[in-house]
Amino acid sequence: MKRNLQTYGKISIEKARRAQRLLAEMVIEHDDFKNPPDIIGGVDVSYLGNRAVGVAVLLDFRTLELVEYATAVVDVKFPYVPTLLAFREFFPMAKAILSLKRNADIYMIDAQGRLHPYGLGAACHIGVVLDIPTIGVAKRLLCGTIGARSDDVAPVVLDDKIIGAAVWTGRSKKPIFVSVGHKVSLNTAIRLVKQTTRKGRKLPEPIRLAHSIATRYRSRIR
DNA sequence: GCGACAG
DNA sequence: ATCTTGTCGC
Repeated sequence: MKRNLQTYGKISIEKARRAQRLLAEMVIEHDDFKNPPDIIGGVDVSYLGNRAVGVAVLLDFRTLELVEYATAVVDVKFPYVPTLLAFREFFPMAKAILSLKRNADIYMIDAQGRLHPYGLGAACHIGVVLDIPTIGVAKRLLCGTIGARSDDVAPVVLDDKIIGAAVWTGRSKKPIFVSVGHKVSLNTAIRLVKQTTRKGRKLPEPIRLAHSIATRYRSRIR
């Protein structure tokens, strides 16, 4: 894992797009991590006014039990702009991940991965910059069209290309959206999401716990 | 120009 | 994301 980070400073939409185009070419879409993983991570961000609370959790892949978690409070410096989420959440997420005592073999990020108009959702962005395997897990669709559903999965297509998948979990009528973040294939990503989603739940444990802790941590800093 | 739009 | 009341179901 790369532990020397750089500051983006003030960045224009134009520069952000340029960065996305360059980083998008660096995304690795085949499995390149310990599979099956021993430890699987989850990352999420919550907000308290102008501060972001990043949370990274580590779970035992076999038992889905929490083994460690880290938090990071950061001042928000970038507005929420659809397709540019990474520029807002990179630091809180990265600082939380880098604060962990150990690393996960792969991390689920509460954001889109390749399922993004420029092929670089925040999950890919974090994965490429920190050089860690990541999976994008989102609750809503950002772009693309949901194709033919087969069992509990349907491809999400954009410009005749499969950029992610809609996955129906729990008894929710609405699916969650899974896509490649970095160093993982779409099929493996889908499988890992299913394997870490407890019976009846809509979200995989890594994401659910990270979200839960992020929300609870807010009352601790206000 | 219009509508859509992760967290 | 966050702000919010009640409500349905296990």
